[in-house]
Amino acid sequence: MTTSSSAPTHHSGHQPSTEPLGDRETDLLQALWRLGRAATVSEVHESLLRSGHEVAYTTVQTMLNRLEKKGRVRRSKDGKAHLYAAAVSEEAVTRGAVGRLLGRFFGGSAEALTSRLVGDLDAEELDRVQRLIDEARGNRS
Amino acid sequence: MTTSSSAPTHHSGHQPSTEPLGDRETDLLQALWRLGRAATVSEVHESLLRSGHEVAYTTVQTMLNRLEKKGRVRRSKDGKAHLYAAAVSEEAVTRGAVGRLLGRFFGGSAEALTSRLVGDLDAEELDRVQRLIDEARGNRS
DNA sequence: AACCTTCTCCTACTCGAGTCGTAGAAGAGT
DNA sequence: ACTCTTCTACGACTCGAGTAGGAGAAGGTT
Repeated sequence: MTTSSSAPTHHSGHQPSTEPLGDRETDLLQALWRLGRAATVSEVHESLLRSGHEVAYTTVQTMLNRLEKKGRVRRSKDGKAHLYAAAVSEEAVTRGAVGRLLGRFFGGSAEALTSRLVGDLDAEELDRVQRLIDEARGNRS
Repeated sequence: MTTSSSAPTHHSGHQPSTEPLGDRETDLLQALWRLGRAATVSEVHESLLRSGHEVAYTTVQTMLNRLEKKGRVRRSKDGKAHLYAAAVSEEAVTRGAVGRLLGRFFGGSAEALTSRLVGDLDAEELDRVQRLIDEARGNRS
């Protein structure tokens, strides 16, 4: 066990934590990932507006601060303004979301989900996936 | 268009609607799916307790009624008690959840998710998926 | 100095999920 | 008739996500 057995979920400040985020919170993180760098509230706000998310400036600010309190975003000062940067990778958040879906609807089986997905792929997509499978098999021996 | 163009989301009563459900609401639905038939509050309650979900009887009752209002559950009277049955299939709800995940983290691409999943499969699982792919290809020609 | 503009801070409100308690109807049993 | 036990009907509370307004600090502009 690397993680303590079963602490009452402190939450006094941070740590990644696989806790699910709200849809809007995720929007903010995605905006930060897209920007690829620490950004000000304004930048995030504009980024969101550009991608069609009508939302007030202060709302972005509030959520960004809440995300910081949750450890999903890191804040640093730059002159008058604050800079916010994602503290969790898209990779990690995505992994969490996939894991939750798997646990909830597929008995935790990646195979089960994969199987269902295969039916939605067209010929070309199947080809590409095929190649990945071959590779996977290769690395596995 | 079978569904009206773009009504402001009535919600006065029902219709499947791909709206996401809360975790607990989903637990209830899953209990109903597991039971495979219309069940009373007691039955659902016990089913949940058995699967480790500590929750009060009235909580189950309340949520079941809310789910009915949302059209996810159908209610019928049986003597004194009410019977509740899932009004949405596990298939449909799962599809919705997968779709949302796809839209949010994979640009709507089933292939993208499938690709990531392949890396988590072991040899045997790959074999079985392989078979599905072959079948898919077959039916597609 | 007087003004804008840009930001931060803090406060505050809504809504829905989640959780129950209590009151009281309806039979079942005695 | 009285008493359990089982159910329903309501009302009520908490919490977090989502949303935003207003006050006021910090500088830049004239």
